[in-house]
Parts: sequence; C-alpha cells; structure tokens
Amino acid sequence: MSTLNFKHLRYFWVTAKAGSIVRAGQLLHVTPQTISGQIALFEQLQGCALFERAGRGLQLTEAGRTVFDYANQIFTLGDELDGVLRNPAAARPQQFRVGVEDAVPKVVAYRLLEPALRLGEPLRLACSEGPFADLLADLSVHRLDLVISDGPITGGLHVKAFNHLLGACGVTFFAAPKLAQTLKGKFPHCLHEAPMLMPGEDATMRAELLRWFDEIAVRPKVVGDFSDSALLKAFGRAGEGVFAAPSAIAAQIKREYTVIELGQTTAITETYYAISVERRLTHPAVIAITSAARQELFRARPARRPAASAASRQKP
Amino acid sequence: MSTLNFKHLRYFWVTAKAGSIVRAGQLLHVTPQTISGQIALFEQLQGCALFERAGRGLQLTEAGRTVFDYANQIFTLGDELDGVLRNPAAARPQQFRVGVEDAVPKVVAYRLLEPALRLGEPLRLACSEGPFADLLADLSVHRLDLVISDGPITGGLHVKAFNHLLGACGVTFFAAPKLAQTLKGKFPHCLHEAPMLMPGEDATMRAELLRWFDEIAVRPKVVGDFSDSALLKAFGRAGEGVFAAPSAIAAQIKREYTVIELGQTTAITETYYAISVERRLTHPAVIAITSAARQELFRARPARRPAASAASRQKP
DNA sequence: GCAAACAGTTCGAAAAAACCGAATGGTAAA
DNA sequence: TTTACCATTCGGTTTTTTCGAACTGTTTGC
Repeated sequence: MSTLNFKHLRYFWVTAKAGSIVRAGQLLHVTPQTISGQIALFEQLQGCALFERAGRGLQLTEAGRTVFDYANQIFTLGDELDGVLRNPAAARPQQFRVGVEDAVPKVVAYRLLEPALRLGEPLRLACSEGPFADLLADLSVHRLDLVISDGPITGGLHVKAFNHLLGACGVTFFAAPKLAQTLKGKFPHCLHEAPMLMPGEDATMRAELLRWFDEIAVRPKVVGDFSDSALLKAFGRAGEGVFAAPSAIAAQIKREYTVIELGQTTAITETYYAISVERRLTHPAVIAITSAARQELFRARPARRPAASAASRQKP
Repeated sequence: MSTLNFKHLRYFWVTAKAGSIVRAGQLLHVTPQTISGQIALFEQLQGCALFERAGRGLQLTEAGRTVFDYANQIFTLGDELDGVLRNPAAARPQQFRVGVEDAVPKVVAYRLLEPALRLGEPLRLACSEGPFADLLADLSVHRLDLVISDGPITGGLHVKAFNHLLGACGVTFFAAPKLAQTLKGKFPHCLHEAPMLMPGEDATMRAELLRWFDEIAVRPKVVGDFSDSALLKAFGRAGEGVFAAPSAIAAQIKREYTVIELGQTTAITETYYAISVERRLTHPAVIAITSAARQELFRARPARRPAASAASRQKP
C-alpha cells in the first residue's frame, strides 16, 4: 500500500505545466537535478513512465496526461484550501451538490430541486446524474451532499447513509398517438403484447412493473431497456413503444412529448427519496427540498403513507 | 508563499477520520508523537488551530472541519489516481461537466444538453449553475468541460477560452393573466409604466432590454432584479410583474407558468454560447451539443416539432 | 481519594528524504 | 564544428521526518 507522494506529484505537475524541468526549477526555487530525480523516483514508484524525451525536451505520455488531469484537480483544491485558511471570509460560496439517479425524470428532479433556489440567494447548485451506485460512492466521500433516487438505499450496499422519503405517486402509461391506435382493448389489458420500453435494471420501477404485469396477467413485448428516463421518453415519443412514468408529471409529459395517456394505476407506486449521509437533515437547501416535496409535489392522493417519515424538524 | 504540505494534511485527515491520534498512528504505521508533532507544525504553519482538546481526546474546530472537507476531496482524488495508475482499465467513467449560467433558462439548458445523452451510453453528466465569473474560473482550472451562457466571453476577463455560437432568437414578454388585464394599450407600448421583473446584472439580456426600452421610449417600472431566471419566472407567475424570455421557449413558458404572451420582438436577440478552453471542439459530447443546437433548437422559428432528433450516429 | 490506564505532548538524537555542486551525454541551432 | 541548451548521474550535504524516553492531564476502577 504505497501512498501517493504529493511532493513528487507537485514537481511533476509544475513541470508538465511549465513544459520543461529547467523552468519548473525556476518556479519552484529548486535546481533541475532535484526535479529530474524526484520525478524519476515517482515514475519508478508508480511503475509507469510519465514523460518521454522529445528532442531535447520532454513530452507527456498517455499515463502522464491522466496524472496531470488529476494533479490539476488536486492542486486546485489545495490552493483553494490554502486561500480559505489565509482568509476565511473568502471561502467559496456555499455549493450544494446533488446527484440525481438516471431513472428519475428530469422534470421531477427539477421540481424537487427548485425550492432550494428560493432560499437566501447565493446558492450554487451542482447536480450530476449517473447510476445509483456511482452516486452513492460520491456521496460517501462527500463529493455530493444529497442523492435523489426512485428507491431507498438498501442494506446490500454498505454505505452508511440515510433515506428521507420525499413522496410517492402512482404510475401512468403513455404512447405516441399512432402507436396508441394500434392497441386493442381497454387499459390495462391493452398493454398485452404491446411494445414496451422498460426502465433499466437500476430503476426500482422496473421490478415493480414486471411484478404488476405478472399479477394482472399482461405480457407486453419488451422492445428496449433504458437506464436514462429522458432517453426512454424520447423513444416513446418516436412511437417505438409504450412507456410508464410517475402520474405526478403526467400532464407535463403529454405536452412535452405529444403522447397519449393510456391509463394509470396506483398498484405500482413510484417513490422518491433523498439520501444523505446525515440522519438529521441540517443543510438548509436539503430541508427546503424535502419539506417542499412533502407538501407540494406529491400532495395529490396516492399517499399510501403519511409522508412524515424521517426527520422533518426545522429551525423555527 | 507557503505551499500546503500534503503530508501534514494527510496526518491531520487520518486523525480526524480515526478520531484519535493513537488510532491514526496505528493506521499510518507511525508513532503518536510523530503525528502530534506534525499536526502541531501544520497548525503553526497555517496559523490556525485545527483541533482542540476535549477531555483526553481531540475535537475538530470550525476551521478544522473546513480543512477536513477539502482534505476529503483531495485524498479521494489521490486514491483514485493511485488506483488508476495501478489499473488503467478501471478509470472513472468519462464525466462531462457543464456549467450553466444562472441567467440561462433551465429549459433551454436542458434542451441544449439533451443531445449529449443520446450518444454511446455511459456518459455521466454533471452540470452546475452559478454566476458567469465563477463558472469561467472553474473552466479555466479544468473543473468544467464546457460553460453555457447567454453571452460571449469578452476580453475583460483574462481567461483563455473560446466562444462557440449556439444560436439566437428573439425575445417574448409574458405576464400573469390578472396582471395582463391591467395593462393598457398595444404591445410594446403597454409595457410603459408596467411593473417589470429584470434579469440581473450578469445577464446580457438586461443591457439589451434597457437599450430597447430607451429606443422605443417605453419606461417600465422595475420591481425586481433576478440573477436566476427560474426565480424570475416564478415571481412572474405570481403576478409580480412582466418578464421577458427567449422566444424559442415561449410555448413552454406559457404552459409551465400559466402566463400570457404580451408580444415579441426581434429587436433584442438572445444568443447562447458554448464556451470551452479549446479552440477546436473535440469532446464528443460538446460536438453533439453544438451541432444539435445549431440545426435544431434555434432553427428559424421555434418549431415545436423536433421530431427525428439528432441522435442517430453512434459507435458502429 | 488514589493508583492504573489512557490520551496527547515535549525533547533530544537518529534515520530518511530531499537537495545541491560538479560533471556527463544527448540534441538543436550558429 | 562549435556553442548553447536540456536532462541526467553521482557523491556529499542539508533539511525534514521519525522515534525512544520522559512528561502532563483526564478518566476509570477499586
């Protein structure tokens, strides 16, 4: 377990930026021999060449470029830390970093996050989307403040984090008009043999859909799996298949994607969770989001659970 | 110019995580004296206490918590780098980091970014929003790959970056129905003396609006300034004032915010730019975005049917 | 209430590392 | 070919980091 030597990394980084060892030496107030030696040591320790000679100068290798990217990020953070310590007032304006699971519709995510923007101004929102596991990993190392997902975190993934229920609603099925005409019978039986666009493995809704289909003895033809819900709907608009989405945004979907509603059910519920590393929510933006979600977005009916699950206690 | 000592920082970090110097010593294979001494040195160098004694243990100070946050990020990156060097295949999946200026409507941003999701799957999108200057700063240190803004970068800010025009469109004015009734006369003269919600100083549109008002001798009463366009529209929906938005998303705004269109002009044009550090665009996601934007979003009129969207071209 | 156990700290001296001066080998320009 | 420039190698020196031993203060248990 060799721990990365940041001094070596810095020499490498400055050299890469400066373009030559001599210039790096001037910047670092160190003789060229030193840098050359330390970089050589670094390469040896890491077991891969970072520079290769080009004429009488140096050039980054492929691995070198990768390392350079990381070094950039690392030392930028380092400089920032240095600055903050020197002058605490100049701290980077509070940033609120949210991860949104791919399967969560963008519209839902946006509605959920909007309340955070309504707070005492200078909030910088940074939201990233990706697979659930990735987001949780980022959450656990504090690269994210909050993750929004369509399912709770389960014991399986041993990440210590807490679920906060935001709300739940039923599910509505949609199809492009042209496709809808071809479907026979009433909902939900019209789904039988219908081409169906399914959420990806990650999404909680997938399993629920399959369960429900089984339960009501309807057997759609699955024509595609999508981890990203926006992509799924785009294919839905193109008439590739029927798709499901939370009823809370049914109206919006119909407008946005010019599709027709086939019917809805509350036998499947789509539930949204905010996941944080703290049991008690303290971040003002998080509080704004959770409380707004509970009393607004999913206020409708499908409340099969008094949504007051976790901590909703706020500062007076 | 004291450069941050990462070795000290690591000792501090491990100690903070472990909760005690002794345990940190076990983790680091080092005696407690060493850690104690190095942390003391670090505190002295930085000029502020990181720990304070609590009983026979230690506790983080306020400054300590800040440093700990940074250290977390830094060493997470370090570990990742270490891992990547050891096993280059396991590199973190390509992440695409976009900054969206506050003044750019979310809907526009989303439409612009969507094409990037249609590419060969595993793209992790991370978008952050904030003031233009902040985003450019992040761009310059490679914390962002692309910035989307409603104006080009000018010479004033000496950040070396390049503008890529995405498209342009006129501007439409909206008001809540109740407010619209109270306005007298035809557009644009009905704006005279009307309560007006203005974009913030940062937004390019602000200056253009003021110029146009002057030109046509209309003098609205400015009742508010908003750096965030979503917030501005939210107030608009509430009937607080008239507001302007790019005509490209007029239809969507009317539906979304239940407001009425007062009229539109092409005397003011809203232009969107993608700003990158490279002159030539190479990132596949960036290419997808720019080309899609040029041929789709701002194609002539706000054509409400993108139908067969860009997409298509994937890896064979 | 007193000792044992445990936490962090101080102070040398020792070990490890980083660094420099002098000299070497290659590459490009004059 | 000469000159200039860049990276590098090799000992010896300087600086930084580490450790053993001894010390202060706090909690625990008898």
